[in-house]
Amino acid sequence: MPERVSYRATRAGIVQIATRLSVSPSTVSRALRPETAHLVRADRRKEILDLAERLHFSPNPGARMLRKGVNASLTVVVPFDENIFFSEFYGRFLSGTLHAAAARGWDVHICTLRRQPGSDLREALQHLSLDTSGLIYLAEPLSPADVQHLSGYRRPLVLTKSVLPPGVPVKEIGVPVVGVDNLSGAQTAASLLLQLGHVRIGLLLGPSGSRDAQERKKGYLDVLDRVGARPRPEWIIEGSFSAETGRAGAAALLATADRPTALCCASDEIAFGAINAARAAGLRCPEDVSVMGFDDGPWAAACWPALTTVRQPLADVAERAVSFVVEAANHPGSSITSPSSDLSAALVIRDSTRALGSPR
Amino acid sequence: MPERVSYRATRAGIVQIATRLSVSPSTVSRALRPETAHLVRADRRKEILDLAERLHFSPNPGARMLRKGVNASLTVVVPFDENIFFSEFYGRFLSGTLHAAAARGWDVHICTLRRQPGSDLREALQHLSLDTSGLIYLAEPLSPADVQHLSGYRRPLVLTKSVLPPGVPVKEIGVPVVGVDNLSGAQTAASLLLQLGHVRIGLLLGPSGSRDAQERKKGYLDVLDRVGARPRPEWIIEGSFSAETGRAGAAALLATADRPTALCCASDEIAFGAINAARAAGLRCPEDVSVMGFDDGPWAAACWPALTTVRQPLADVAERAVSFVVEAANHPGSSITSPSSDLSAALVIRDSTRALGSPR
DNA sequence: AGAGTAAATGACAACGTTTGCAGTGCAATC
DNA sequence: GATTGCACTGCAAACGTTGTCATTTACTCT
Repeated sequence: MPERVSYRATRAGIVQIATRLSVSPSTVSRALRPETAHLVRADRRKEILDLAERLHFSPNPGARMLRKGVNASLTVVVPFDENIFFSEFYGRFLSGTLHAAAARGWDVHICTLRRQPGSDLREALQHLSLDTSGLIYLAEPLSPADVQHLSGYRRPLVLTKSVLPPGVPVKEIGVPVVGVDNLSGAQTAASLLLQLGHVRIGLLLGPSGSRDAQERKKGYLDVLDRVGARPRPEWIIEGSFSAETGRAGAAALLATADRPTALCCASDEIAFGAINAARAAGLRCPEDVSVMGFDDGPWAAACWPALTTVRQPLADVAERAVSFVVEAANHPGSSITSPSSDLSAALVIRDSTRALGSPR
Repeated sequence: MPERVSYRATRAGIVQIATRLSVSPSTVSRALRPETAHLVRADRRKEILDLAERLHFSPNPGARMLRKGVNASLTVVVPFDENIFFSEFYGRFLSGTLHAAAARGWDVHICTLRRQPGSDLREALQHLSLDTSGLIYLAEPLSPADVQHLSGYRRPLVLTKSVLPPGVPVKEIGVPVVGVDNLSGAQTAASLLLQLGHVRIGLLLGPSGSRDAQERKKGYLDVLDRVGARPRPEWIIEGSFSAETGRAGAAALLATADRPTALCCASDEIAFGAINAARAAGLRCPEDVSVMGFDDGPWAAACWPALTTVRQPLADVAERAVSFVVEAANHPGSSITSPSSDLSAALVIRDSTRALGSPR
């Protein structure tokens, strides 16, 4: 049977406390905040704190915000998508943001942004709750004009590189951009495969509209071209950053007689799908085919075989984004050094890759 | 080279707009909000909206909050843990919360709660940002006294059943509790295995301190006991809700000659670990051993073999929690029917289970 | 043209907290 | 004993927006 609960309409405020103790609201205000607490006589302060505790007093945030002009909070804008945490990217980034913010005593808002199919992004932005001191944006891709518009809100704004369309130079955006050095990460990944003796390498890439995907593709091909190992066109497959892309792509590539001996995947999810497809085709990983991922999410070490992959330092990226927003908000008007260089992505070698032709 | 950016210290307010157009602030306020926009003459309204747009005006949230008394936002309290999104539970719940909140125009804050090893929960709660109209709590386990304290803040509060210690009756908490019917979900799961002919069943469970784990354990054993198929004690293994628990547990159980023919796991992650361990031991799933999960996260369908599992309707649970908070906040003082019954968890049959002794 | 009505606008008082300033007392100093 | 200094407290004015109420303006109808 449903029970019923109700909540007092009015909560205790600073004046209620003041009148009940017959002191002025000023005194209560001073006693309640650590910075000014020394101004109040000790016994009186104790009295006030006790009553506040008993009444579960918490200061009206609106009033405080109005008076002080700032609020220690930032908004993270994520895409409106049922399964955003399926991809580990958002979860890991968000987790990093939470930590970085908590360390500074900041509050984190999350806001979903849905771009209606035919409509303007501007319209979608209307619904953004802008009651925070800064924005970290990792939702829908943004054109330079969109960025222009967003930065017009005059709040500290940080973008993740992933939201910029491929080809737009980061420097010219005029807004801090945080991101990972996909290019050298991908180069390292491809280099390892070459070093292990693989030359017949298939590429399972992300969507062509994604900057991350493009940068990684370029990194892979840079290295492979240099040694004349560019994959034949039908071995270069693009799709979403999902296990399904890996499954379908690997299934197609591994069905032929002269199949690739290694698969270089643009995300861990794709790699997982590829490993499963290989297994379904009766091939073992890494004995029959090596698989390389990209991201190093929590599953990479927990799956089987443990995935060789490129570590995206997303927590560090988030830390950098939060740090900028907090700095900028704390020093309004003054100019802040914006983070501009990418964080490097290191190779993590585990069990899903093996030297070509090496014994079991 | 690092570039530098800066932000205007003061943002345009409603009075700036008013004076520049030589109208009163009241008119601007009315023109700016859809509900009252019809009160101002069309041409003037357009003038105002245009200028506001040009100035990137957005109303001071503090002032608005102070004036209106409410703010359409709620806080989700999650544990302070580097890898919270590794477990799919939080990601899926949060995603559901975001949707439910967005549908109502509400804003979502996220707050991490870290209980210092020896210290009181009260202390940790001090750092909670309470500037929202409601709380959805899914962090550290709460004793009834803790709940008492939390509800003293006189804000709408919803708990997930998982945070209550096993044995505490939901009814007596006096606070709305949302959750999943673990008991019947687990019963259905065990029934399926029996129905497939399995009687030698191993149980890979969650931590004994977790209510979810205890309820699921009870559900499994209820059914197995009824037909005299209670697993021998060494086949009942408890651990964290992680792949490692599944890996280690399955490795131990499957190493013996008279191994179980089916493994019933208390979470998808455990099941994934178990499948990998089976594979490492040279056993195939589902041919040699059936594996049952619990949760039906996004990976359940994407992994290989696709996992038979119990679907936790976390999005619905979140929807229910948000719905309660919003209702309670919108009708302060009045009593709201609190959700009390669990949402049912349905079996999803995929490829990781098979009838005992069935042909390949 | 004047009365009567409806539409549009302005003046003003909240909302709860913080803070500069102007007091009070009270002890210490010359 | 008058004066200075110090510790503490109260007064009152912000902060930016919204809603009530009163007032002005525009319009319709005899």
